[in-house]
Amino acid sequence: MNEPIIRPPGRPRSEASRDAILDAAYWQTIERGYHAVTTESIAKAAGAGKQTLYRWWPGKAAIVLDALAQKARERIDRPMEAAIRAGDLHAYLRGAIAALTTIGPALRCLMGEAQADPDILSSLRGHFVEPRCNALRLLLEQRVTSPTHRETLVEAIDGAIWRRLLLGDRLDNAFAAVLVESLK
Amino acid sequence: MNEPIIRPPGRPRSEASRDAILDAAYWQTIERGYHAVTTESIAKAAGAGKQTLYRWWPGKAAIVLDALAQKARERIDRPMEAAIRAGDLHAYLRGAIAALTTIGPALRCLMGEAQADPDILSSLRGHFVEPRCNALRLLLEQRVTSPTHRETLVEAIDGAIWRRLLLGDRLDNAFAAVLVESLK
Amino acid sequence: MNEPIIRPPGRPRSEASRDAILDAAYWQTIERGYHAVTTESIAKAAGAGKQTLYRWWPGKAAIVLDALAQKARERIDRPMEAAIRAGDLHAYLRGAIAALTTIGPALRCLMGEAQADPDILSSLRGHFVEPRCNALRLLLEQRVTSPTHRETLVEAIDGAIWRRLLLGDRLDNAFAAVLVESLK
Amino acid sequence: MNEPIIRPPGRPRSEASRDAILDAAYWQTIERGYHAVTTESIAKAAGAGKQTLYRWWPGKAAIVLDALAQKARERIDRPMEAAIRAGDLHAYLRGAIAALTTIGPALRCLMGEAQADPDILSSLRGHFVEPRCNALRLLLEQRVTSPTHRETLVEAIDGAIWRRLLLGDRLDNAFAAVLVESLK
DNA sequence: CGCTAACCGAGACGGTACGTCTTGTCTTGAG
DNA sequence: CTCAAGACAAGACGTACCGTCTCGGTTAGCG
Repeated sequence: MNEPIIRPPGRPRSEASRDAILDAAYWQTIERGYHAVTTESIAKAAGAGKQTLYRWWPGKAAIVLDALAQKARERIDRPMEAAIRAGDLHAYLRGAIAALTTIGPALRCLMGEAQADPDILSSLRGHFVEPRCNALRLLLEQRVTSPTHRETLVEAIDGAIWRRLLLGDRLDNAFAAVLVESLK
Repeated sequence: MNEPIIRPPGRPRSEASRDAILDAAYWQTIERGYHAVTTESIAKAAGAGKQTLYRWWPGKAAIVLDALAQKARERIDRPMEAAIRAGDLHAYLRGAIAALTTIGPALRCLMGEAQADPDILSSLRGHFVEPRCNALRLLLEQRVTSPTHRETLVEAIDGAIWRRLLLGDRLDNAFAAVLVESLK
Repeated sequence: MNEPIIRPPGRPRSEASRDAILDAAYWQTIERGYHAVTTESIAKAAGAGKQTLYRWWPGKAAIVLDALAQKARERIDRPMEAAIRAGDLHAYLRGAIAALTTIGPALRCLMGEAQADPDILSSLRGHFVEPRCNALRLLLEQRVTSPTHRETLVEAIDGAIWRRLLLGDRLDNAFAAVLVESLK
Repeated sequence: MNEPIIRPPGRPRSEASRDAILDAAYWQTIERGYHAVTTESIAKAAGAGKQTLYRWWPGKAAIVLDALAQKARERIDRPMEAAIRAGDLHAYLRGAIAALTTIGPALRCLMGEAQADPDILSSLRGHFVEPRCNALRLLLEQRVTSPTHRETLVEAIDGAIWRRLLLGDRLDNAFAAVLVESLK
């Protein structure tokens, strides 16, 4: 029952560095846009060496994706759990849509990177597609009885959101309302 | 009454070069992926000088987008007109979905470029979003009477297609069938 | 009257580590060349931590120089003492020249490092220049009576040897014979 | 009788860039020392792109060597021709020795680089060893009749100069005088 | 015996330079 | 004025090595 956590030899990884890198990556992406962010600028802002980035991530895309995913976990998924437990689809959609306004542009670019890198794609799915689909599936459970129909609805709602995001169309409460309305 | 077509002075633009560039851009994008294509590789393959590319297009993204759009017009929009005139939604969706398998990956990347360049975004909309939406709007005219509901449906169907494309999910006849089924 | 060797507190320096480091530095330098040797590769081969290198030497150049100097003492200076005592200039030159074939390339590199680091330069002088000059001075004592002329001869002979070494020219017995011949 | 100089197609190499690069490389090497010079700092100072350096030279060592060789041709070999034609060994040595004070430290480093790169070594020979040896050979022609003895003397004088250079010893007129004196 | 001090291996860290790659512009002669 | 060819400035990329720092663990003398 005791903890068998044995530390490997050598200097342990610096969590401070990890956090500083992800933080710098997040804010630079939000403020300057994905293309203007550089591995070097991240390293500089984080007070880290460039090699430290490449030791733990395969490249810029992975770092930014990780940074966005962490913030999404903290700020989006956590607060959204209440809406999911309450079964309030409208509230959930409002929240989910609002959350996308900041990270949307970066997600578009990561979609592009994902074409050439399957790891990026699967990470993108795991962090930014499946969580919302799972939530929608849960929230539609009572309203839609047929599983296949429900799945199609999930895809349609999730797809409509992604589409607006990628095309730069308005993502506001009105859009959330329209989506809910169309289900009646 | 004679033809008022006066030629500007100097050597006229070479249509052969234009076609060779678009052709090279198209095939390299399909075969190697957007990121592996470079302005230099396009110029080389087209037997063109790099300056000729930049004389007529603002950059790589615009060239590839133009190349994809041209092929799409030739191979997709043209054959699809029959389905639209016949009002056959199912046939239209089958065709539209099939057409995306080749150019899909490149469109993802262009989505990324579009974040930093509004011209790319509007070109992307004009060539690859609005045509399909217009077709869907027409095809849903009889089935769905409410204009707002119809618009939401268009967004949902178009969004579901984009979503599968961007996530690399299967885009096949079964998916077209599911979409049609869900409208009943 | 007892030994005043007072040990400092703490764990004493490991002679085994010191020897392993110098040995690894020597052989890697001989076999791969100075530039291909890394502080990390030395540490690895010696089964030592990198900090142990930097605790006792100021950097890579100093380690390699130390390693070469130690081997030179063991294999060159010691056996050469016989020739010096016997006053046999020809035998001494043959031995001195033969000894350079292995460590020559590394000495060239250390010459480069010495530009930026005076400590390296003075160490280089002390280990690889002055011993030979002292020996030559001794061996020329009877042949050349004028001290200034003798000094110039020492510089000329030592310089000719260094020159061939640095230029990668042949350093063989014929060269030793030519040098002796020119003194008659 | 007409000039058959046909230009290859494309933009010709910019002599301005070439000169600016060599100039920047020369002065930075003299003022900061070889190790402190960077391909990037050369490019920056020359107003050139880094790729332009690597298009025409294989690396930093080759650039610096070329820069030093060019200056040596301009400032050393040219003015020295008078002394050679006049057969004035003493004047030649004074000039040759004076010229080394500036570029000496850099040559030491290039000697080090030459270990790993035969091209650098042969370039070093061609620009900085053979010219002086040829001059010495010429100047000793009358004084020393035996060809083998003359060759040994050339090596000894050249070697003594190199030796002082590499060891950072004084290279002044007194040294030139001593060398001449020892030949009598 | 425990305590303190300096050592040891391992390996992550910040930093710097390298050489490659791509973009978009500029400069030739030819058409 | 356009075209092919290709050199140019700019600057991001990912790699390699350097010398430092941080762990857990070891080995001595001293109390």
